[in-house]
Amino acid sequence: MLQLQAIRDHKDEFIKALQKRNVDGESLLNGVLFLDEKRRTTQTQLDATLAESNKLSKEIGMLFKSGKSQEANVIKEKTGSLKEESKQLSEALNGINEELQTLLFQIPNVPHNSVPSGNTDDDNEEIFREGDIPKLIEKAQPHWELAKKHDIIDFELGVKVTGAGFPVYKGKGARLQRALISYFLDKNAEAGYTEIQVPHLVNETSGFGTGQLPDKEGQMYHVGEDDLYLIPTAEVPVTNLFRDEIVNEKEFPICYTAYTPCFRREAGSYGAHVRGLNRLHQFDKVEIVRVEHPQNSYEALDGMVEHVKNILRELKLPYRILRLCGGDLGFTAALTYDFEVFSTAQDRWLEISSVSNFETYQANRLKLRYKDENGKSQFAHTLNGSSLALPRVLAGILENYQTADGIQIPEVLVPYCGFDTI
RNA sequence: GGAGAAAUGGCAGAGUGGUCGAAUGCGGCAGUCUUGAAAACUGUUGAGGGUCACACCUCCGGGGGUUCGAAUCCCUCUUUCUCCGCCA
Repeated sequence: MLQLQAIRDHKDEFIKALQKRNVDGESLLNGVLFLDEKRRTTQTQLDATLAESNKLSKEIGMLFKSGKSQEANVIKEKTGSLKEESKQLSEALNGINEELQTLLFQIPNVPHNSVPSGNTDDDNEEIFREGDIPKLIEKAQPHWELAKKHDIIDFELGVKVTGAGFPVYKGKGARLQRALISYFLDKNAEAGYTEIQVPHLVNETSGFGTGQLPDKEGQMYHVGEDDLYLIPTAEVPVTNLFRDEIVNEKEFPICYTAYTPCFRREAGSYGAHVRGLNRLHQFDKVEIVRVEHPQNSYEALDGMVEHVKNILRELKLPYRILRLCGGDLGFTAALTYDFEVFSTAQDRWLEISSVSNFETYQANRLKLRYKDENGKSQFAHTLNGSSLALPRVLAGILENYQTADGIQIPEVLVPYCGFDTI
């Protein structure tokens, strides 16, 4: 959520930046400013009424104490109209606040200066590419064929137990999953991220805190009976740890890493692009989350990008980094870098990580603050990234590492797996 | 799941209808003393709105009610604790 003060101060810049998302910032922000103005005048009127009525109440109290109950009763009669007035004003104020809130929830984050304008993922800007695309054997297969051949992932079995998009990993496949999780967590811990385990269901307030609600309501599984949501990413529970907190400036940088399964309804997805591991309803991911001082957040973002690069280098997977264009940028992000691994057998790039700076957008919703040097509360910056999402990494490994003698395991994973070939 | 008790500032903990945003202690911050630190002493220290700055307003788990006036009384929800039941 954008800050009112920031909108007041930077309206024109914001409108221009929002154009990169093809969002009509002008009418939205003008609407906000109009309501904000209305809110303040109403609030002022209400405050004055309450002040008057507080004053009278105190007088009544004193009069009763000194035994002048008759005079007290005279004043008492005056309070009736004040009460009525304040009731009306506070109802009006509540209405305005609700309207303002609803409007603010509709406005996405303001893109960072470096974000290119554009509508679709075709307009994303490739900023980096590394790793050799392997020359595959004659009869190279996509990962879903390989998974079947080696009996390491059973998609049909998942369909029987749950439905499409819930695969069952078997034998070496399951072990490789576990190896990847451990390896990623170890790498993140090594880089200074504290490992934590968090709930896989969150309440509605948490959904609002990180911005999944109300924007992506339909993308999350909802447990109606208990009004809880299955997490679409560890970002939600981990970032919400800091909801309603005022952290000490000295604690920065705050760095956490967590492994969780992620649940996404993926309503509307279909076709060849969702085959195999490409798009699932349940998948595993190791996430990194940072809470930063606003001055350092972009440096931190760069650090996270370097960190993910290192992991992909160690895995020896060919990858590229994209800077997302305005149209492809998530609702809450100011700047996002996507990592994609080249899946040779499918001849396409697969997104395996998304690293973003949310600036104060989430912090404002979360009321996540720190004290600046003047002792004033300021919103912190939040960031997160996948480090990494498992299924497509697995797809990349299976496809790129296939040989005539089976699938090789990347060297760094062998100690975690206990085998070097599938 | 059943019965009872409770929820107050970073923490502990007073406060049962009026001047209480709230005693006191701990912690934090600043200072005195000290070569430095500790101890001791002094001061300061919740959040949000509003204002150029004050004034002023709101907040004592959430929501609603009674009252001129609510941390305090009533209703309701949530959470925690104790006992019982069940259980990985």
